[in-house]
Amino acid sequence: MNFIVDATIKAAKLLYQTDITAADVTLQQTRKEFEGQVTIVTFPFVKFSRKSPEQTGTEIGAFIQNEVDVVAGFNVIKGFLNISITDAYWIEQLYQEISSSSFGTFPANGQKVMVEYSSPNTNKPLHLGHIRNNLLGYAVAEILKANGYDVIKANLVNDRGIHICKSMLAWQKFGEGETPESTGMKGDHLVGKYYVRFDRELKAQLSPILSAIYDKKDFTLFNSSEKLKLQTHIGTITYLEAAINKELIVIKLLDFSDFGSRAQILSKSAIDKNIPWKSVLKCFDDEEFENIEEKVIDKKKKDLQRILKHLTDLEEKIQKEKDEIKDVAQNKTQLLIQAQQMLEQWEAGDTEVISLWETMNSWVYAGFAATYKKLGVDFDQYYYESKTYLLGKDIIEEGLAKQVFFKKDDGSVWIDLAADGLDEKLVLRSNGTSVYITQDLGTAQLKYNNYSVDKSIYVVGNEQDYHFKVLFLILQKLGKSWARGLFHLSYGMVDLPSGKMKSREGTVVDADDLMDEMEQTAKTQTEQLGKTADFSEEEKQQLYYTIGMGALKYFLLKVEPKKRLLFDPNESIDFQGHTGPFIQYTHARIKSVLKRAGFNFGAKGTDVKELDAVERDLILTLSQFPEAIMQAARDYSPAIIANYVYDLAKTYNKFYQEKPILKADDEVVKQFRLQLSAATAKIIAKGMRLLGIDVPERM
RNA sequence: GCAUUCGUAGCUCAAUUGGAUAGAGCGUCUGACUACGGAUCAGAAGGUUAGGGGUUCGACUCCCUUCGAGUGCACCA
Repeated sequence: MNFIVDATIKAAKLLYQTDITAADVTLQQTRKEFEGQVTIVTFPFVKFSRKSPEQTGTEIGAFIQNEVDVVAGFNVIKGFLNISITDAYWIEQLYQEISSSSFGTFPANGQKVMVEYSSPNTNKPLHLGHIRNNLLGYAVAEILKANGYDVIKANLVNDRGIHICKSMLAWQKFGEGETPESTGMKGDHLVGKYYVRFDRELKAQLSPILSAIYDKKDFTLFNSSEKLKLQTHIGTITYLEAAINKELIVIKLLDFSDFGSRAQILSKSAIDKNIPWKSVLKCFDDEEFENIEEKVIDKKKKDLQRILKHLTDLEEKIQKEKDEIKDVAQNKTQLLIQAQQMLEQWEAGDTEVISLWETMNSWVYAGFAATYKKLGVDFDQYYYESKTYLLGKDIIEEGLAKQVFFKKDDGSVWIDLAADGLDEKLVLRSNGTSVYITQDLGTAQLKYNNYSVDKSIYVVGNEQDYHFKVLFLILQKLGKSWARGLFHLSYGMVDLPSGKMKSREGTVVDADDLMDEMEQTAKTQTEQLGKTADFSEEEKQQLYYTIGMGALKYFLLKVEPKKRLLFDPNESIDFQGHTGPFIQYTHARIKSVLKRAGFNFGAKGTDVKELDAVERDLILTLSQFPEAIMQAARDYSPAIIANYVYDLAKTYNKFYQEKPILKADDEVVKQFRLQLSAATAKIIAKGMRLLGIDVPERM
């Protein structure tokens, strides 16, 4: 629609002697209830036209109609100038632009971009959170490719550290030589099993230490600074408990009967400290509230929450203190000491440890490879943290020389980001070893050295927002020219109704399990519809996989990345409505019609002169595909593509329902509608491919 | 406590980046030629965009503030 913008600029110059740029012209699609396809917002022009928005719109409209021959007419409603483009133009668009094979892919722009995603730890299998990460990363890479970038997909594997040592140690102690072969388990699951085992054993070793601290006030295991720390935390807990007791005096006088009989019982047991106050809030789940209006319950809930807020806050603070104590105490367990030793041995290059590490990692990699394959994602470049964790020290030297960093008396190196609203941040330990951010500084440099990329995208969860903010800021302060091209694609966590997923506690939705379940659901649904009678067994399996993964992928990608996602394992992912299978179905149906017609794509030329509203809408929607691709790349948001494709499928279905294709009265009209259908199927397939979703020919 | 993200129909999500009467799906209710493929289509009901202020021709969108939810604030990674 550039010609409309150009004409508007010309209109401003000739009618009002004012120079404006393309950015000053707000173009949007005309709302369905008005006539026309393109709308110019005229309010901004009033300043220099010195006329009412309506009059300005009328004048510009008349000018544009006169200037551009494909403009058939216009109308002005309030400050909105709606322009109608001729049907001939839209038909031309369909045949020339939309149907061309290059539609929706931009020519190479000469820029390189690296997309780092997945980045798993090698001590446990992938879960739903990783799936979101992988799909986002893959889709963003595909979208950038379509925009003309040269894309490198990278995976920074976190293959070293205390977490792997935990799995290794547990396997060594309790594994009895189990292997993926001997157990028939996928390697990553086997290693994950021992990670969970470690945690269980650790808890067992921890409890006598904790009881020594709490019950006997026995600190013999700890050195003086640890002892001081523990005593401080215990002091705080005592203080918080006193605060609770004080609060209880008031609470005891309250009558909870307002909130039902369940609340009375629960509050009594909370007063006796048998249950936490937090669980008193669950009293509304009781059946006595079944017949009461939700609004009333909501109000009561809020009232109760307010009354108990002090207590629940205090409880939370106590929990935090206890966690701190646990952290200190844990370091005295035999298991954790051994795991630490193992890490040191690894760093020292101990052959036995290294060999165990290599073996267990190889199990995990085989498992990951299977999961990645099923998920349909891949990588061009692997980085391993075991190789990069020592990087970054030369950057520290560079920073010190440039006086971006400073050294404290104990030898540790810091950067002061107070001027940027952040804190002081450690970049090198006093013993000269790297911290997390040191490695990341080094790895960023390495990536640039390897590929001289113009942009580098990190697909990492939003819990690391602060880390990346600091990382990028440091690189900018060091004067790295490429630091401007760094971007943290931060996405929200995937939560379960019960809260956060924690692999140690077993509250995770496993990636492999979930994919299998989706396939199974697809099978059940398809069999119910009974449309696959003539499919071979292999075709069926392929179809269930395509549909199941389509549902899952679409479900995760249609939501804006930064929003957190709630996944309820008890509610299966839909196959109807705003879903992947809906779009896949639309594609399959078009293919079926085309096949019946024996349609030959690319056969040119018809004499259709006029379009019906639904046909025009469809061409209009199709023509917006490149814009959606650009926008998706600019915002790094596959959700834009997902919503566009849905909109397209929906628009097509409306057309399909209203207009006969094979039974069209006229052969010319029939050919035209076939062309329109074929173009739609192609764009749907292309759009879905950008999301990593395949569309079946039949389903 | 400080920082940061989010809050839109009962539920899950949109809203062309500051534009018109805030749109879809699920769920509920009502319809669609003996299906060009019904995993579809048409219609109804459902909203004080968490509350309050401000900026302006115009605010879901920007600013301030209150409330609520998440996350981060280690010489861990």
